[in-house]
Amino acid sequence: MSRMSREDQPVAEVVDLGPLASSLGFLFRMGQIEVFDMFYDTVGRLGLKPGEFSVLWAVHLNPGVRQGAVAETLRIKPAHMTKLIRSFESQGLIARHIPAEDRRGIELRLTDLGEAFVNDNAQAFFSYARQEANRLTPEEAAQLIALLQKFTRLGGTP
Amino acid sequence: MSRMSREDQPVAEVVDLGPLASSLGFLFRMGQIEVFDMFYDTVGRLGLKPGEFSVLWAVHLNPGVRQGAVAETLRIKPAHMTKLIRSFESQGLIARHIPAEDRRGIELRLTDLGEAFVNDNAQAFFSYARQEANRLTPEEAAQLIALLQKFTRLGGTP
DNA sequence: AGAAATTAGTTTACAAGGAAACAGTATTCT
DNA sequence: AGAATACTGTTTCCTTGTAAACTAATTTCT
Repeated sequence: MSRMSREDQPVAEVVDLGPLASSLGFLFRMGQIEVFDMFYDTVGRLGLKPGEFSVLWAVHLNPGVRQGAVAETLRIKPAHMTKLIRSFESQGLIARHIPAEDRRGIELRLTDLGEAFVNDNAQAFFSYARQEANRLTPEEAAQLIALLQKFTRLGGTP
Repeated sequence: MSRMSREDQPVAEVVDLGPLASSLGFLFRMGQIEVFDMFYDTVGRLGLKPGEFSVLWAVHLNPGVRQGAVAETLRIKPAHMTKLIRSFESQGLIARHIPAEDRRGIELRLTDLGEAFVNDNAQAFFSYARQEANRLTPEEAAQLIALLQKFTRLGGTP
């Protein structure tokens, strides 16, 4: 019989990580993987990927936004953004519009279909967030979010 | 003149993110990107990638560990782990050894070259971690690390 | 002992994301 | 006006990481 952790994972061997286990970068990575797993167990089954949904969400909240602005805010690289937007366009979720004043930029809007999709899924998308923090007390979760916002400079109106 | 933030980035347009900016998954992603940028500005120039170094580090601290155990701990998928280890082997940094008792597993050890590499770079690798947290007070940084460890279950001897 | 199941790692085939070079549009500067 | 510069998005190629099917070794179950 191999050792089992109480919950799920077989723990074959304990691997000591030393100071790595206190390194911010490593912990962010682990946290993200953890959240991603939870996300998949709950919401992700049917075509709702975090990165993609966040783009739709940003366009939903900022109709007419230029695609570069979304990319910069979500820190998606332009090359990747082009692919995402083109894909959304071909799925009929986003409409691209080149304004006459400045034909370089591209204004983005959700189509009716896109709006419907976001409205249908926003609830589920954001509710997994509560689930995911159940290893922390509500106070700890709030504190963690506040610290992350400060670190990433995404604080509410600083 | 387009609007500039005081520091570096041109802020063409403010994109409202609503509750997304308070979502753990999103914040982890942003945090990781942020750390990665800092890492690159300081250490990453010469062939020191976070993921790869963390594997070498884990083997360094746990000589003879099986490759699957490292993969599980660092949450690297087996397929990817195979590639990483093979690459390290071909670079002469890691030696693989198949023990006679169980010829399925593979024990990993750093070669002398691998040990030298880790010893040469560990200092730099872990010191960027202090740098990266300079948006937070030392207390906040410690608190953030503690919360992340609790969330990811990597807490020190729980 | 021999079949079935489990474990560990590998291979293949692909998706996600990024860097660098590029193309079209607008602005600036003589 | 025309040349040089800056801005915005796209294309091409490459790296990183994953899923699923596979091979080999070991354990379990009759």
